[in-house]
Amino acid sequence: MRCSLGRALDVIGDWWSPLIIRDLFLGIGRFDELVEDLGISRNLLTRRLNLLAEAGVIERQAYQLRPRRWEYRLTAKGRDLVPALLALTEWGNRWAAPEEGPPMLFVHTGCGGPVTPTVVCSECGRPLQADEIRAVAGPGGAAGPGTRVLARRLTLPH
Amino acid sequence: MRCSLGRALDVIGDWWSPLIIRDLFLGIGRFDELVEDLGISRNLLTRRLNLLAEAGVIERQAYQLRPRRWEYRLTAKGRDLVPALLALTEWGNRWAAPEEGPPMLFVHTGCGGPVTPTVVCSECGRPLQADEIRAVAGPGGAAGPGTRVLARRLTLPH
DNA sequence: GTAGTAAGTTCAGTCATTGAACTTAAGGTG
DNA sequence: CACCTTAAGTTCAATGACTGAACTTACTAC
Repeated sequence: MRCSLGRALDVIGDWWSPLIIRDLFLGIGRFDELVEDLGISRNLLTRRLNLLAEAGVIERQAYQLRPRRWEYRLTAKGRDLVPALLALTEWGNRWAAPEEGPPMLFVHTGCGGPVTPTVVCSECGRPLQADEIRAVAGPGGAAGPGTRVLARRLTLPH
Repeated sequence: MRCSLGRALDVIGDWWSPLIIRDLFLGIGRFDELVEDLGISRNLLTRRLNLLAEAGVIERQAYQLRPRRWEYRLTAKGRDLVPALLALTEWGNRWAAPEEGPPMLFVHTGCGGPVTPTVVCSECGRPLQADEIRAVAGPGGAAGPGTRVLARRLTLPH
């Protein structure tokens, strides 16, 4: 698929991958811990971990030899995914938090304060809102699955 | 599932929903257009649209009577999801863009400039990085699927 | 009255996911 | 030495989700 959202979803577009990445981010990195924390079935976790490793988002490291025991951790590419997942989490907090309040909060060690992850425009720094954003065709713009109708819309008018 | 990421994924945790929401955001709102643009099968699109509508993320509106024809559009809850999806798209641009460059760019009508969606700390305004964020238990913190191991980690140490 | 369009529904086949049991390679206990 | 335990998987049957193609309905235009 040509669009960058589609390419991101190729990596984390299933139900479990974002949760696996969140758990690795939080320091839960061993196979049985992930099974217990998420309730994912073992064979599926095996496949997901392999796919995420192939995609370069996570890597496997031995934390002990004899017997060899493994731990999974985020790569730079995977760590860079965390802010985007936090933005999604924040949406969940705003629109679908349980009555008691969010089960988890985040602290920014840079400033010491509680974080409300916010997606802003890198140019002007203001929070992004859907109605203030217009899409235009980029350099790699072409029609393909995921942009068949879109390609016509982006190039024709204006 | 108790965590807010899990709750967000309950709504958009499959492969198609984020793409559907992106298309609605870009003005592609009719059934056959969505089928053509995404290449999704018709029966699945029907189900996804119904689920997203049930979740309050999209709504159906007639754009013509006799014969009745429908159009789907984002609700406020759905529009609020767009910045988070843009953050994900931006990750796709950084780590998985095609050689020719990203197929689509965004312009911020507020400042007129090209947008690079960035996730920042709402307190200090600095871009979030995985290694500068610490998780702490929130008011609704309890052990359940998705936080079984986590609950022990968050409350016990420190 | 024949063709076309938009928005679906129906159905057979395939593929993904679940849940439970089993495997492998060690280490520790009596 | 025999037995139990742990971590990290693998294997397998059953169920559920998704795909692709054909069909349906309600209308308009020629």
